[in-house]
Amino acid sequence: MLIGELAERAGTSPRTLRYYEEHGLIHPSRDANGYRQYDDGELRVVHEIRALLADGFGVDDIKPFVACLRAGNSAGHVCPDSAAVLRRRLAEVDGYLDQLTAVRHRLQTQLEEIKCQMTP
Amino acid sequence: MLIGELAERAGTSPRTLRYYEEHGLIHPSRDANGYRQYDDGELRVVHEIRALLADGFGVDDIKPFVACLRAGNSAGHVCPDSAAVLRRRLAEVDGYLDQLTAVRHRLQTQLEEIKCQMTP
DNA sequence: CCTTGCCTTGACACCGGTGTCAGGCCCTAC
DNA sequence: GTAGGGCCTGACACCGGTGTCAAGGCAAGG
Repeated sequence: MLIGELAERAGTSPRTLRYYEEHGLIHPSRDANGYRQYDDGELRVVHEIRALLADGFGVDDIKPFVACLRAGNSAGHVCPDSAAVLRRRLAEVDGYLDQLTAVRHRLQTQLEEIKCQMTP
Repeated sequence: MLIGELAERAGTSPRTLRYYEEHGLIHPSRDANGYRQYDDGELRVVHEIRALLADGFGVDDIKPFVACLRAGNSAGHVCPDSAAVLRRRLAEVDGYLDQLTAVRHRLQTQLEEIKCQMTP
């Protein structure tokens, strides 16, 4: 499978797949041409990468998940290294939730102040 | 008051104050030197700007708040234009909260799957 | 006069995943 | 042979608030 076909099947672009490779997430072989050659298993890997990116992981965070999948596991998160990243990210998300909640509270308070002024 | 003094009093840097000016948030007068000259009221404005930035507003969002303050109001958010921005930002924050909550849920689920595997 | 320290403008760097373009090679079909 | 489409590498743009550096003007004190 060439890069264009994999990109289309994964719902992304060749540019993006080259970026993943540049950051050590996928390692396609090369045809005599120099063209990248992907086997079918890579489609699953790319889907895992994109799911994790959509959840806010960075490319470096994703490496253990990909390694876990390549090691034959049924899912990328069932390995200790992946679990460590999951816990770190969970704590990070909780921090963001706290911050956003505080912001939301301040916004709400200011909006209520305005309403009170409208009916003094 | 020169830029360095205002920066120190506001807990920020001259670079940052010049950036605010470049984006139309403050309009200092100039000495014969060409040096920016700020009056004391600008300290309050800069504090308002920094509070709003810390809550995730962009510089363009902040303009109505500054205008509201300059118009003599006791707070930057008691004007219709400011209120509209507040409501927009509140909706945005709610969207982020929903996304983060969904992510958090997925992370939690994956972590629980791992625990189950550890005691099968 | 010289140093020191503040000010001025202008510009690049950062972050991170992706779009997009340039210039060029490879292969197939006509 | 040539037109078209896929591939290759390399590079810049984006976003937005801030740090940081360069090169130079201005003021005060030795």
